[in-house]
Amino acid sequence: MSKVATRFAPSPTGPLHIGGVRTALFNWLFTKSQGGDFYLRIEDTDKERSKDEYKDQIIKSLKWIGIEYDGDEYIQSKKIDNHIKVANELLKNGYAYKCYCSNDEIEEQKKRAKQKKIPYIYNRKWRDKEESAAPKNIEPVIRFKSKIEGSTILKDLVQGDVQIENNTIEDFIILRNDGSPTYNLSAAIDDQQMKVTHIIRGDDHKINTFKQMQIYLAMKWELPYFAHIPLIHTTEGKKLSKRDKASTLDDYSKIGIMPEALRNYLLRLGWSFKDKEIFTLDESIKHFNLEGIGKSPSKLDISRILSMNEHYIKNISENDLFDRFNNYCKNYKEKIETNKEDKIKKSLSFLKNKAKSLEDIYNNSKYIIFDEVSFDENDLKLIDNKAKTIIKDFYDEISKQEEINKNILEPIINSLIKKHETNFKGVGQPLRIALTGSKFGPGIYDIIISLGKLDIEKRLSKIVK
RNA sequence: GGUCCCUUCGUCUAUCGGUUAGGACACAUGGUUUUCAUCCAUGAAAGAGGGGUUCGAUUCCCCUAGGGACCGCCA
Repeated sequence: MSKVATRFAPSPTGPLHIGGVRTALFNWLFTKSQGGDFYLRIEDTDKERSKDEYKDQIIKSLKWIGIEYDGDEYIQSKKIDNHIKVANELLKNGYAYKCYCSNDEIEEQKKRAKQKKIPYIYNRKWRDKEESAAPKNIEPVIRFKSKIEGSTILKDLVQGDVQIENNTIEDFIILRNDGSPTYNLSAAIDDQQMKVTHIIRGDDHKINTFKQMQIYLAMKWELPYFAHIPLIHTTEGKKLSKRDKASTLDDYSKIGIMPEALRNYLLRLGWSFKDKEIFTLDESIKHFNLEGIGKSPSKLDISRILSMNEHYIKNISENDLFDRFNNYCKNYKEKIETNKEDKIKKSLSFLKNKAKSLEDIYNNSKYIIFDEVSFDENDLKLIDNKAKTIIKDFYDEISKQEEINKNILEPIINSLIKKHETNFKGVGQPLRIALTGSKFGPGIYDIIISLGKLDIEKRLSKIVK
């Protein structure tokens, strides 16, 4: 077979969710590992439901996670003339036929099948009928003349050999009565036109494959390889759908998940390479293969995503992390003032140690980002009179200092503990609340040093009055 | 209901006939730490059930159970 080519073919009828992204990722990784081409095909033949905003969202999502497609995106609706041409050719060669059943007639059959609890399958009424028997007032649909005898084996690269009786595949419609092509026709033709060698997609398409294979065969085209990957399930064990919460990339981006973390997580969801958990981009490309894909569906686990994210937060450079964080704040929170940038940058070394997400960093650095500290009622109660005198003493000591560093701070704190006959918490907690408005956060030394003398005096003076 | 697929710790998974069934996340406990964390150590935690095949099955086969996907003039 020629140069490897794969494609990701979403329909722009809703936002791309994380399951689709994984499918795209697997296609892309496989292609890159084979030195092939990866294409994006927008399947927008459903005029009613296809929206440009979804197309844009799909492209944006792929870009965000670092998947690049070769060439321009292939817009399926621009190719329907060709699809119709092929349909007519199939018709001419006896692989398809016109079906004059009315909608009502079909609906009636479906209803009856449901009542009798037998599977509905189109009864092939017009398969061998003479054209002359056609009613005048009905625009026909074109159906593919599906095989009735025998069985077909799909040699699936993930699922192994899947055998199905041919008569379970109905004479599916390839051209609607308005003359427009349907999915199975368009997809098969475009895959062939684009010279796609490996079709890697969700296993919800498995039955479609048997239909599309027949089109390939009827047109005497060389069959591509197929690989059907198991779907991602929600925690409840159901197929991930566009309606699910936390399913789009933006849902993850806005809680501060970084693209490489999600990419790494998605890679390991349903695919493995020995015991390896962390994959750089190059390693993913190097090691990815179809053999490593499992056959059972896997569930989404947010705590693993978070922990993967934590790993990347701790392992990328602080400059890089700052840029991400800066961007994150701009997009989803409060833009960081230029004069705060340096303080944040310097504080990243300790901020990142307690963060699983960029949002965590944001929450822990609010005391730097905002000049005004907002207090929680209950926290404020913890600053009693004794605490106030401690803060006052601390304030006085700080005022005497030229600059503040750990060497200066340590003896001050220690002497306060001694003087007030308390422990570290007795000093640290009120100070923390006074300076940040929160009981939690970075170490108190880190807070004090990162704030600097001026800010400390400003904040403490409000408490001490 | 029909067709097809799946089934190892709670979760993601390793194992390609012989392992004390391994790792990661989460969880629990202890240590470090000045809160919360980080970090370190330790622990609990799995082959759905039943039959075969085999000297030996998590691994191969069958049945049962459970779960999932598909069953559109959607893609």
